Amino acid sequence: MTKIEVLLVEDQGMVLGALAALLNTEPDITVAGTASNGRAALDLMTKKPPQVLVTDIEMPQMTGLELAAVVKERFPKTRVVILTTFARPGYLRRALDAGAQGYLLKDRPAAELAEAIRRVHRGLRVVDPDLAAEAWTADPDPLTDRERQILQRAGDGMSTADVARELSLSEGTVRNYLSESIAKLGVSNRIEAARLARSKGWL
Amino acid sequence: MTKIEVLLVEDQGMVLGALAALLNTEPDITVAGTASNGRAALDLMTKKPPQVLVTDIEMPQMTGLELAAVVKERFPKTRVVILTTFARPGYLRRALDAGAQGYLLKDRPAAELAEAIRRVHRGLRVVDPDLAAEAWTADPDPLTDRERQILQRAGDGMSTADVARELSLSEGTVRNYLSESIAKLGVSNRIEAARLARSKGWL
DNA sequence: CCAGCAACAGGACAAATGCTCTAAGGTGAT
DNA sequence: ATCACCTTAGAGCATTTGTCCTGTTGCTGG
Repeated sequence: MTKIEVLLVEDQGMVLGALAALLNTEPDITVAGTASNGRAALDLMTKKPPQVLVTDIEMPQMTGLELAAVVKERFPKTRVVILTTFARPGYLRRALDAGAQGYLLKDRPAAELAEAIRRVHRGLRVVDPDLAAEAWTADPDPLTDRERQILQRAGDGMSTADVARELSLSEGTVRNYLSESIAKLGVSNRIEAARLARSKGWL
Repeated sequence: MTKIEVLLVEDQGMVLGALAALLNTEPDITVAGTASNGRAALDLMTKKPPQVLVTDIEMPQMTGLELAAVVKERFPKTRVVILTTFARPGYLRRALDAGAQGYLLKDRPAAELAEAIRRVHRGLRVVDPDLAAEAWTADPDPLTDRERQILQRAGDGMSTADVARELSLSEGTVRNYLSESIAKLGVSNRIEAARLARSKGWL
């Protein structure tokens, strides 16, 4: 009997080790490797691509979404499961676009992880049902690239002038974009706009 | 040989299950119970208090810091280890004030958890060394209660008028507090002030 | 080819925000 | 009882932010 080989990617050492221990208690799954960021994961994969890659999203160096995109390109046989804290429709959409077969929340019971890996290994898709339903009805990202860039910086506390300087725009233009973003999101200032956009996974 | 009995508290099901699996691989430790929030943990403890309680901080219903305080009061024999993502001096200080014997970051290698539990069980303290050093030199929270309240709301996007209404203050007063907070934190607007304060664990 | 849209810019105006100052009452410590 | 500090308030002023316009350019789908 051959076990399913899994590569785990997660930046929090404690969680990484714990997930590995969890998966190793499954008779049909083996943790073939672990990495704490996207780059390290890719290095490991060039030596021996695993059958399933389980990755977090928010990590230093390279996010799980970027990693998924590269894996789809260079290791098309490896299935990707995204394992994250964030129930954001925007993330889910980006994950599926990046070629992930699974999207699973850390909120769910531990047993679902092994089950998801088995299903994905069999060629099925696994998406958190609540989140899928939400994503179905969810409004798509109304922001343009420029609006996102500017909102991001404004949400980090940069002033209009700072943003204008960094992006080589006039202050008036920056204010226009912010005003437009605020209107599109139906809120009343840049702070709320940035918070809302982040919570939806648009930034 | 009697094993160390541990109660695990963590709101993310996947992480909770994984940590349990991890600890159960240790010959001298047994997971006597798990809970996904502070209330549930207290219910379990009234039946049979464990020797060591390992808890996350940010959880719904009751935070790990509040839980630690109650445990110190009602179950003084149980040692408490805080296990969290956040390397914030403010949290560490509050944890120690609340009677926790250990403060450990999820960033650290998985092996440190079991080791920390053993040390704490033997009556020693365990604090992440980097964080301890930082906490030692770290500037204390310069904000007053009022300033914190107001900065919190402003950081959530509420306007000066909204805050004034909610706290039954005049707008001028609210602006005074914000101005004072901004000056104390050495930043240039309310957004940066709220971000900085949050990152230090002051909000 | 043209309509539609994103990107960019600037002006004018209103509203919100931030700064500085003054001033009062309360509390806790020395 | 004096000092230090928090809370509250208001006024005046400069700056920043947000809104509403008009307008140009360039790209893309039909």
